[in-house]
Amino acid sequence: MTDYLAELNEAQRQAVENIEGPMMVVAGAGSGKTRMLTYRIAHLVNLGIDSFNILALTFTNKAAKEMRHRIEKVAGSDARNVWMGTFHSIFSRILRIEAAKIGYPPNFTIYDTEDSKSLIKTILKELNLTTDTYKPSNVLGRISLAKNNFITPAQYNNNPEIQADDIAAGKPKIGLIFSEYVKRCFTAGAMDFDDLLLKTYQLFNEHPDSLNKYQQKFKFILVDEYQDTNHLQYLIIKKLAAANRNICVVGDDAQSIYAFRGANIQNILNFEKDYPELKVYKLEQNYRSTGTIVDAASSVIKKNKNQLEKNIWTSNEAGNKIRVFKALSDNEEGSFVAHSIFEEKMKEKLNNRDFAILYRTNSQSRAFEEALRKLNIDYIIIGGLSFYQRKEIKDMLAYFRLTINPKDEEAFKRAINYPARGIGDTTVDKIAIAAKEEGKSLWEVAYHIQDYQQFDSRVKRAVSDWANMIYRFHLSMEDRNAYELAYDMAKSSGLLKHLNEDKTIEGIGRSENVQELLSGIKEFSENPEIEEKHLGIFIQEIALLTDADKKDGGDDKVTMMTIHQAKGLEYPYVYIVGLEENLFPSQMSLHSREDLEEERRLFYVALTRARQKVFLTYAITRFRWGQMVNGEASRFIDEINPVYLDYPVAPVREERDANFPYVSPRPVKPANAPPVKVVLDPNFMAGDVSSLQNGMEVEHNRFGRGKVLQIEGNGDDKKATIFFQEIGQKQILLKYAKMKILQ
DNA sequence: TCCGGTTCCGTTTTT
DNA sequence: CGGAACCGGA
Repeated sequence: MTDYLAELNEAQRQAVENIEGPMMVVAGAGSGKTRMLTYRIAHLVNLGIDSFNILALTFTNKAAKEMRHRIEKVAGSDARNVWMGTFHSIFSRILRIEAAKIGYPPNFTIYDTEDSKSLIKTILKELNLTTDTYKPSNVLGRISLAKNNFITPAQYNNNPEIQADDIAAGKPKIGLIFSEYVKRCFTAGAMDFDDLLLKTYQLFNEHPDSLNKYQQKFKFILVDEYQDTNHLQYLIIKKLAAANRNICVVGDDAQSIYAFRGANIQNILNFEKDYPELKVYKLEQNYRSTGTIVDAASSVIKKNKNQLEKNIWTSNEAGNKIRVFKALSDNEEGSFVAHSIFEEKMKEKLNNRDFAILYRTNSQSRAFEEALRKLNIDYIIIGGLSFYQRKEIKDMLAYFRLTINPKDEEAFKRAINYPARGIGDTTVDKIAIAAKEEGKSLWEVAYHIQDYQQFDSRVKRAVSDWANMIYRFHLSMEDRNAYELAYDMAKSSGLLKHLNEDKTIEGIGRSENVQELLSGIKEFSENPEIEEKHLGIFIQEIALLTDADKKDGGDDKVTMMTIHQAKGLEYPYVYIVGLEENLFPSQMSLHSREDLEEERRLFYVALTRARQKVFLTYAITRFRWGQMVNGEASRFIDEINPVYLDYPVAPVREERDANFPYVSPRPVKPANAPPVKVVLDPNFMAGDVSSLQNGMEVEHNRFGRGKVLQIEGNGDDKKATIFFQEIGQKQILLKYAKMKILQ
């Protein structure tokens, strides 16, 4: 018996010791899930299982890194070979090895969201479509949805239901854009985030030898945060686990907060159907939070209908009640939080790093920054624009990417005329046309620009100078270490000089950022633990990094971040701010009861990050979109059982409920949600609501029951403002409405 | 081709 | 408000 088992409670120990066969661990917030996973892997290794045969999929790279660290403490260097990382990073690793089988170069580029949108914009231009009707983010969302449901462009275009949806939404060409997008990614040797999953699935589907290879390799599979996996991830795991069936998934359905990204809560709810011999363990004891916090959080989450049964409890002391603060403005909210942190720090002898401020949207950080600065409290903001997304960094990376994979179209467009060298949009367009005619990449045309008569000699000169420079980099790529090459590029391209010429404050900041990138590469090149020091390796590593991964816990700073980013973290003191109706829960995301439940789970996640004390704040006026807007307390405050609250003002809930539950005081803008696939229910009549009148009760197939408040417009534009009991007020375009009149 | 000024528009979460 | 897109002059 090894001593680490003694550190576990009964449920955890069983989950650790039971290594064979499929298994699901339902782990409540703060129940020692990470500890259980860590020890389980360590246990496998100590039992003599080769770490080479273990695959552990985590949600963030940071979680993987931390876990690896902790495992090595228990199991020593034997655990070194465990494949541990995010779905995206593990699959990109597999894909680079197997690239040839699916027709990709091993040095393929990974397009981030910005690259994808930019490619969509180019395609729109070429197809003479406007970005008004086809909003790139919307189109990308559609494409992503299709990919994640394993729908190919051909299937997309031939599916009458999808086509009808697109036509109804006034966007019949999405299928066309989709096919072009896929084609272009392929010629550019690029994969977007979804491709990393999709191509892995295709690889395993079409190449049984590859599947077999990885099935044999990964004899033991562990998946963390299983509640946030999507359909495609689910399918891949299922395939990989099919041979050995040693799969262990860990998750908490109450903390599923990524449905907007395609996460499918059914994966965890239905896991048992795939594996009848499944063993289920429940970790229900919370070690993290005070009794008050645990019970308050439970009182909120139990309002959700969709969940696995569990009973979270703690033996920790009850602790303080949850303090609610009503501020008159967003600035007052900021200063309250800052002063409160200051006071608690003094009173309880705490450090800055013991505090976290959590909000729904990144843009809310401003007021808190200012207030904390005034009191000289150090803080760090996680998220927002990540370091690698900044313009100057992406410009620099474009040169790196192009050198590694010259076919990369997005990198090409960024780098060719930055810094300005007399190659304008007209020239790039001409290159693109030539490339399209010959089915070549932009790079191939640019490199052979002398062969094309349509360019004048000045342009030819500029383009070929540039292309030769890139080619020179490309040739020396293998021989030089990453730093030498990167520095050479930064210098020869004129980028360093260009940035140094800008003496504005922002310009100096940009210059410093590029320096930081270069020193990051230097560090990479000098790191003795890394064997291959090519720039290509560096680029691969950072392509999937996010701000959360970069964060170092060393500094003594107050942490500010969105609740999504707080997943998996914990702090003694947590301030959940901006708790106003329409902000949290966000009015942008309330399209159905499921959406409200997800927002509620988000609130649950926020509450359960805290060990000691929770503060909830809201502001009744807030500066947003250039103007003051009124706000009122979020329904979530009212949903906490009041015995856990220290609430100076009586809840306003009853007043609000007099008419309907969940009234929003102001008219809600019609939601421009991405078109969701609507399942037709024969009981609901589509469009035939011509006799609709004010005051009528209706039932919508997605939004449930409601009452008509107002009807406006006529013909195809006829709209009704309806108050839905579940989600509040909403405008419905009657032409596409799928609802029936109840009275 | 480039740069600066102006207008317009959207407002969520992220690998 | 702040960023993107657009337009017009150099």
